[in-house]
Amino acid sequence: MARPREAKLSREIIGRAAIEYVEAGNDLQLVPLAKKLGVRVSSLYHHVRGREGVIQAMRHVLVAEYVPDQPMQEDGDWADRVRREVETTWRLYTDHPRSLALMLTVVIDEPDVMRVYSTLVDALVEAGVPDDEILTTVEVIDAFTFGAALDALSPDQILEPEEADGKLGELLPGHLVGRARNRAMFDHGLDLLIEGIRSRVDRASG
Amino acid sequence: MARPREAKLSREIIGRAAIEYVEAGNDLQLVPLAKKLGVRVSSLYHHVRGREGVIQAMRHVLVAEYVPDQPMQEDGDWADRVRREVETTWRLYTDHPRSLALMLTVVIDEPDVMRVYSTLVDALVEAGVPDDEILTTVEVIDAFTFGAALDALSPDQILEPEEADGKLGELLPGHLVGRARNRAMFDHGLDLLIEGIRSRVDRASG
DNA sequence: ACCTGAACACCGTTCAAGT
DNA sequence: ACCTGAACACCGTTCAAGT
Repeated sequence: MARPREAKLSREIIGRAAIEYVEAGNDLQLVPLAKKLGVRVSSLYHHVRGREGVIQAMRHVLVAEYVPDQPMQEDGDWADRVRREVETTWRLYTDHPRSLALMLTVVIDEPDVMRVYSTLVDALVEAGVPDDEILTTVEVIDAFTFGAALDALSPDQILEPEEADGKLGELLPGHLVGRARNRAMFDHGLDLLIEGIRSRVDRASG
Repeated sequence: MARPREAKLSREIIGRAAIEYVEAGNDLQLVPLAKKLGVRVSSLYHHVRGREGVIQAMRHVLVAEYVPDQPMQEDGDWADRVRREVETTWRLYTDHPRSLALMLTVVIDEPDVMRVYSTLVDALVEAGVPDDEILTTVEVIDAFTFGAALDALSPDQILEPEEADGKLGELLPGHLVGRARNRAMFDHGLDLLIEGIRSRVDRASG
């Protein structure tokens, strides 16, 4: 039974299993992962380049699942389109925060961000952002989305209400917590960025 | 020579050595770290709780070095104060991007962000941000700074200019790269956020 | 209190052997 | 082509022993 008639593994199977395993709260370790797959560790190496390859497989699976190949529908104004596009990335991230943290440690080999960037560029052109600010603005949106998603990883009580004084101490007790806090923060940040872009364009054009 | 007259190690010494070691491009491994310190691995455990403790010591050292205990000078308008405060955090992050990525993996035990948050809260009060938006706005600024700093970790050519078409393909060749790109992105993002905050407050107050 | 050295369980990776 | 099993170098952690 050294070689089964049908392969028990594939890059996709390994990637998906790793995502499940990691999001369940486990560290990514190949021995237990292989066990979960009903296979020995060494088998993984026929499909994936070691531990790093597993992480890339995870990314591959998530992108295939979340990021559509075709451009999205183009209705609505530029701000709507930005929101819709970023929402996709946001979902990918926040549905798999622990996988996201892992992906941070490996070099990305697939330039799949291309379509996402392209959509954002087109939306910003429509918004009237000057050429020499467009890519930088796209990067800003990207960085914020990323940072906001990672924020979901940090434990809730970074700030102990008891130790805070002044206005901060006054505001902390009534503040949102958990996923709701994280989501509200993301929405508000996107609002501020869009508002900032709009205001900047308005001022420049008169 | 089992116990030297003066201790060869301390939490600070270990933390500082680990930062140097990691920022030099190495993975954080205790055996080589101990060697660098002229000591056996097991000695580290007298000062720090294992590998995770080393990472916390790294954070401790960096915060002590970068984040002042006392509030910063209060001159300038609220936007200036926000910029000044965030610049400190930004420096801490971007001067040590690889340490930053490591810190992401451990739970922070010290609530040292308190003072930073407090300063930002006060600045936003002055800006006229309504109470129920203040903390969320602070979190937005924090998340963006964090995401922007991590952006420095990703390799420069995520997007191959050759494969891009349309406006994106037109803009890519002339775009900044490396640290300059990262810094320009951070500055622009902060501009947009501040502009967004200002515009939002103006609209609400009439 | 602090450093050592040996011991432990476990990890990722390689590779010849089997179908 | 794909799974196995053994072997390898190495890792983090623990702990009794030494000063």
